Amino acid sequence: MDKETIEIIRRSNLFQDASPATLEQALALGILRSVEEDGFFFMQGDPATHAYVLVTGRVKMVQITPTGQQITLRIMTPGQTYGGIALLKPQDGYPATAQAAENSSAMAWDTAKLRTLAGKEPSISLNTMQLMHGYILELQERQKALVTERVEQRIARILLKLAAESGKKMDEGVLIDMRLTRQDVAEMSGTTLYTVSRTLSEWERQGLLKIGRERVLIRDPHGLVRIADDLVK
Amino acid sequence: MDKETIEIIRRSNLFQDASPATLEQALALGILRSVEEDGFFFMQGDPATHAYVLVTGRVKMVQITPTGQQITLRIMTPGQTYGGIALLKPQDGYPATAQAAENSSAMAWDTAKLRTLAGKEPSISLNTMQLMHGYILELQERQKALVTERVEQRIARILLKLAAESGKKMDEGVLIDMRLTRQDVAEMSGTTLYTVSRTLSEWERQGLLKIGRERVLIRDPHGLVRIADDLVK
DNA sequence: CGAACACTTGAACCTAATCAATGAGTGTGG
DNA sequence: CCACACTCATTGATTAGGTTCAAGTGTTCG
Repeated sequence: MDKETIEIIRRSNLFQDASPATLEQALALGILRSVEEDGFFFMQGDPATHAYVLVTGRVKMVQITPTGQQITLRIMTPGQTYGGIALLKPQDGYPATAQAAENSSAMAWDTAKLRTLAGKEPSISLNTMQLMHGYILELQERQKALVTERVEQRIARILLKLAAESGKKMDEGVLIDMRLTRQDVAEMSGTTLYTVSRTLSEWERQGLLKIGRERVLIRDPHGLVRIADDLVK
Repeated sequence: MDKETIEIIRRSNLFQDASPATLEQALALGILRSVEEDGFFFMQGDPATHAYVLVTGRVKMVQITPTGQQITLRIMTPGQTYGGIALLKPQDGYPATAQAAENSSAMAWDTAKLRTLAGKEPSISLNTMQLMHGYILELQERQKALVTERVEQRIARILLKLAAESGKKMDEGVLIDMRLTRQDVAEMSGTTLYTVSRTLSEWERQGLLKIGRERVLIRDPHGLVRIADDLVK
């Protein structure tokens, strides 16, 4: 296993407090799984057999409605954990689908191994709870946004969040460093690709950002914050 | 402490798997707190010092936006746990406000006592995780509803959920056994009290329910399910 | 009895969804 | 290397669903 990978696991939000011994064991027990773009780590409803820590790439957690409509719950970046429910209730299905947004690889542990690890390293259970708690806050926040904010604000927020997680500083501003279609942004902000397209175009006209195919570069983060906080218009 | 109370704690989703000894200790360590209608158990942002199990009454978990708009996250019924975050991260504030929807009483444990109990009874930590997980599912479900469903469907879903939790079988149908204003329903379904009023009136005209001041009686639950699932119109 | 609160209903307005048509960029195979 | 196909994106026109505002009715309670 290469150094890069080990380092990511060591600093992951699941194992960050584990002892070196536990970490070594974790690395030995885990298996590395690669999934190419648009492939799935697991689908909503599958028995929750494994927990994953993303090593490379980007993974979308999505839900699909009976009518086929998709909503994107979150986008995972390397070092983040998903499918952690496997520790808790393997018999239950995963509550969402994990789809690779680009070629991705993740370390996976099955329920039994995970429990072995958690047995000797309490921080793993604790971290899992922290993750769940953080996720709850995020969902509450999102719910508040969906109910009380206009689409424009929600799109601004999503862009700022993506910039914070996957942003890359450039001369002209902050580039969101991943392939990102208008449809993706729409699914994250709870709107349609048309509205996203119009909104981004308008913002480009105002000089807030530069847009391209599957690319967004934020030139004026401060301006976006003002929109997100509804200080304009 | 009266028998009623003990029974509720024993069957609560926090202590349901605890040994009789632990339960007894829990009852000894906990303090009973009463809050009258519209009062608060805690406010969003307060340091999370206590976890509660509701004994009598109804408690709303609400969030308030900077503009003063309220959204209701959930309504707790006796036996349910709230403020469980106290076990995990007391230094953090509560993520939402707990307000009594009617005169209510709840058993409370501070962080230290909670940890003592959790130390000797692992099921408590496990149950906390289950609670968090269940809540995550609920929030995801709600988010999906907010993004993909029309207001009518969401109102129908809320009524059905309330009926399931607080419903009381009557001759003419199922009565939602709590004071419930149009505003309350609006805050839960992410709409306005006007839309709720119009919608309920229309449903009464169709004979699906009977409405009164702070009262809803569902005469045709099946009909509501059909609306919630978008099988009509 | 009066005040506060809950609720209803009409009318105007507006945001964002939907539909439709077209354009631009990317990748692939002959 | 170019042509074709495909995916992604833009933009205009229309419409629907729901919000907002305003006015007024009914109900409860001190």
